[in-house]
Amino acid sequence: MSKAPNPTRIQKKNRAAILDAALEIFSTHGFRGATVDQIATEAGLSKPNLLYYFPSKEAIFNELMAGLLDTWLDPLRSLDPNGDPLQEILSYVQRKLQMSRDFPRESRLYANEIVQGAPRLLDTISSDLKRLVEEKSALLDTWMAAGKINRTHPKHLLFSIWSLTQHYADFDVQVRSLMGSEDPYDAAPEFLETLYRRMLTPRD
Amino acid sequence: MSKAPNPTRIQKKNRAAILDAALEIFSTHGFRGATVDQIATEAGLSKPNLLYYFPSKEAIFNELMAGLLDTWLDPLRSLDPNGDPLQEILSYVQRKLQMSRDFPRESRLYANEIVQGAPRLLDTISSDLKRLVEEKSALLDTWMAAGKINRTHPKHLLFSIWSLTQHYADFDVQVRSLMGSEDPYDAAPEFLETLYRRMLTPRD
DNA sequence: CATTGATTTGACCAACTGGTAAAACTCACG
DNA sequence: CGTGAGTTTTACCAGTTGGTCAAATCAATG
Repeated sequence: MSKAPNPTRIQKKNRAAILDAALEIFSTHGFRGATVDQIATEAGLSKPNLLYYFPSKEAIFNELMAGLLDTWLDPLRSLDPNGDPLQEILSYVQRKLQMSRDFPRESRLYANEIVQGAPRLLDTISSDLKRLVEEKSALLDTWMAAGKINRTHPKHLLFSIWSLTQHYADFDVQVRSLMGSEDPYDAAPEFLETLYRRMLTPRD
Repeated sequence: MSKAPNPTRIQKKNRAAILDAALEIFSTHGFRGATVDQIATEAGLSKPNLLYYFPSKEAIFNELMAGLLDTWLDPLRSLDPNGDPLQEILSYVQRKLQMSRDFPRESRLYANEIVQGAPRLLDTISSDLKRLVEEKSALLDTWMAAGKINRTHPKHLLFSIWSLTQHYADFDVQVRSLMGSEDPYDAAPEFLETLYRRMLTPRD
């Protein structure tokens, strides 16, 4: 987007290495806690060499964030108005859980940013994310009105899904420390399936 | 604990101001993101003056953490083996939610630390917290075995409570941004009550 | 294989950060 | 009101950090 339209082989490789290294470092130390030197070393480059590919620390962070949000919201986007309501939500929960398992660094990067007040992300949240949430809340509302799922506050329902699934990535060190040798992801899918099935199955 | 046994009036006031300022700054910027100068300014002191009361940045942080964990785990500790199981859990959830509302900075301070791998807290987690979690998981187990509440994985149940309640403090900026003018805490108590009642009420 | 553009490096800088030392000031108490 | 402990400030330092620049090296094209 900002770099040359014809990236060389080396450019492609190094920019990818830098972004991967930055994801690792930013997600475990936050923006201010991360140093350009750390990222460069992790990427196998010298600091000035890294700054040959990106104009600044903040530029790296922004590019990372832009790429992140897109894939991050994919599961929610694909909530299908034409599918079976309960099944759609249960699948969404499982996909979201799978993302926590597969991309924990992305989850922690996001968590770091939000916990600290989202100084570099608030605009995106209150425009793009808000639009998507409004759309999907409305969908949930129609499902509830039609009696397909139990009536609750749709936004709180979405928050709960995010919270429960991302917890396994964001609080990974605590979860694992408390579960000992047991892998958290062994029981998590069934736990969440049960929880949301009981929560949402219409009754009486 | 480490300071003089007979704190003067000024000492009491300034140490309290420093700890409050530190909570504010650490919880919004993380340990590395916070500067001693920021904390001092927030507390209405000069940097050297602050360092007259605490030997180092890390000492402030540690004192904050020590105080935090104690009150943080109080609600879980008071889960009563002799109470009504479902009511005990529902009360625990509401108490925990109340803490998110009343002490969001404490919650975010903790979140910051865990997300970043708990470098200064892992020992406490895997000793004190682990012991408490083992004890309360066992209690939940007996309640499940006795058919008082629905059978699930007790540790995942605890994680879910932490995750759902702390989410309102830790992701406050996102939650509020998406809820517009509606106060998240208006609907949250009922949402969580419904969720856990449905999840835990024994059936057939 | 030469040359030119792409890449990498070493030396460097200004701003910032955590922390120190000693002088200056303030306050409670006799 | 003087005096000494308690408190605050001024000046400072050494290490770190984000970022620059020119020189050196590398790679692909003709």
